[in-house]
Amino acid sequence: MRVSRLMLVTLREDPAEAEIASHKLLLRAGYIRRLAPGIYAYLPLMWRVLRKVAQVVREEMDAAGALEALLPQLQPADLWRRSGRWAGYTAGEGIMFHLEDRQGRQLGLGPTHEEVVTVLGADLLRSYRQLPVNLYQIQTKFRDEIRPRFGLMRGREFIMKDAYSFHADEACLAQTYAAMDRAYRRIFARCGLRAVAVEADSGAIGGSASQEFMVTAEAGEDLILTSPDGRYAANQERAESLPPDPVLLPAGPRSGGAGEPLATPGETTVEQLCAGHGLDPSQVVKVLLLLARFEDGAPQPLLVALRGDQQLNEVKLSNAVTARLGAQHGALLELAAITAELLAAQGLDPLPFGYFGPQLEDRLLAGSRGWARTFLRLVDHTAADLTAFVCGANRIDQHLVGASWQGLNLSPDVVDLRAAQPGDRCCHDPAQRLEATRGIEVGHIFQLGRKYSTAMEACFTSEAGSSEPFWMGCYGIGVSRLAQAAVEQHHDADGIRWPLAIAPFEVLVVPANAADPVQADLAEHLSAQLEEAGVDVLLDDRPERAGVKFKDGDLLGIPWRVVVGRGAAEGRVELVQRGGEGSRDLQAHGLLDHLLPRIRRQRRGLLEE
RNA sequence: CGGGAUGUAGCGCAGCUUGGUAGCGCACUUCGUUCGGGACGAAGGGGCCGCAGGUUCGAAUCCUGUCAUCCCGACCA
Repeated sequence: MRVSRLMLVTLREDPAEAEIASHKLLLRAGYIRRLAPGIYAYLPLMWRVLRKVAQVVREEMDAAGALEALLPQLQPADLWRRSGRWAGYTAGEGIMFHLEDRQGRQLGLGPTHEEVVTVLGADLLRSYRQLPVNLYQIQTKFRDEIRPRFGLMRGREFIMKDAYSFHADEACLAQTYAAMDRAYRRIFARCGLRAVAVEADSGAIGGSASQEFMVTAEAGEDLILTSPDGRYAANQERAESLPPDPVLLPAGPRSGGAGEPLATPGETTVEQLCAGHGLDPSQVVKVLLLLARFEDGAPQPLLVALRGDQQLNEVKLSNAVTARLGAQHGALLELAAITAELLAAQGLDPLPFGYFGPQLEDRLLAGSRGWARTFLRLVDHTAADLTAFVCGANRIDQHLVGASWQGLNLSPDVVDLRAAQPGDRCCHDPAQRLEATRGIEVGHIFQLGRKYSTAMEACFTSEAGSSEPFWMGCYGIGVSRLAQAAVEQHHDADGIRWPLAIAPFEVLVVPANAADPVQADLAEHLSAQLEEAGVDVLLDDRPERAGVKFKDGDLLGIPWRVVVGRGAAEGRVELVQRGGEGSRDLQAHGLLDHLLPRIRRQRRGLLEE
């Protein structure tokens, strides 16, 4: 390929629309163009990268025994109603683009394919003898993201590899899940990415075990917590840790009972309360009032208690709420703080904001127009473990000191709701402390269990002759996101430094002075020779000055550059590695022998021998 | 959806405070000189100043509304 024929437009300045390095570089180097928020054109260079990533994915999936297919992107609403996800995915903050056809039938544009694949499985897989099966595709996904961001990092249209496996039993699912884990590690290594596997929340996809693969990068959207010994790594929304020990409350006259009143005028925050009375935040039980909205059923008021020095992890809370009420009310759509306005809209009396205690009574909800009439009460371990604490008295300007759960006549529903923090002691070894890293989620594998197969009545005949729902797993890789994550991890002040395995071209041949026929001829000859040897070569045949071509070459990030310059007449060329040190003079006739073994090695990325 | 910012040539920006009919750099076209790290000179093409309404003799500039984009939070590969 020749640069003059590549439709290449590079920009000297950073486009204003881009914030992070990889996004700026992909725009500047002419890899992508934005059409609308979260919607990008992959220009020829980008498409070459994406095809290379896809090919690595394909090879590893095939090697792991998966079957490639291509499933419909237009998906009937009925299918999604059967799995119970239509409302959750289209209403409110749902992310599915949906439309009607000329007959008025509702359709969704596939954000994921569990429904489609489950009915296919049910249709085709009748017997345990056909199992296990692992079906995958590499395809554009559509998601109406609440906030598209950072170019290809979070697009509304993006390329994803998604795979779905079917099994007769849980052990078989676990085997395929482990095989996918291995395949994923190989994929990221082959693509030249440093990725870490972390425990993850299953989110809207559901199911039991799930693991994310994170490309470590400062610009990552996720916070990862890891132990120094490498034995623990988790997304912060999932991570567990040991909380700091609380400062014990000095025993008072009624310590451990219902608590002594304490006048705390104007002290509505834990900080103010502690500052005013010489307390430690770990001696306080703080109470948060939230409202959970479901697919159907009345909004549910929540009363959540945590130790004063701890932060709420909303993901854990959502999971706890769903576990308790999801079966009756369907998907949890939203969690929001209860405000004075919301109370007024329900016709309820104002509540003493800033002075809540866990003993807040249900009768305060009795007059509500549409809400459930009792609180769902959840208490984090840190709060439940306190034998005596300070909490709000549920009266303005008053707290209680020395209260206890028994003393308040409460029996807490104890769950883990606290957000683990960097610096916390690890559960597996209290001597280790969690460290924070930022990451870009490029892959996620799930053991779905029988969630979808049960909902959609997708069954097979077991060895014993009974009809049973499939055990299922699903496995995703954000192909386009991975490509940008690679840039985020591999760039410098001059531009991109593609890992060779996914670079659009492996070698860039630059005649320093294209007007010199000797240089031009030799450059042409070397390009042809490399191409003949199966190397992806780009020849910069533009009549530009050498400096321009070098700058563009660095920006584009092609791993090897062959400069055909002053030495051309003597048959000498220069070999430069992008981001490497210095250059090497070679005889042109020896170039292939020198370069080929190196390229072959680099095509394996970070994969160990 | 809430909070913040910005809309002027393909890209990056100035001009707006104090209204007088649009400018700089890059990119593009032509010519000349140059030619190993984004050259120089000359000539040129390209703008409904986001859109609508208002104020005014006159609006990129002032007022009102509206739309769009980007950033921060809830979503996820």
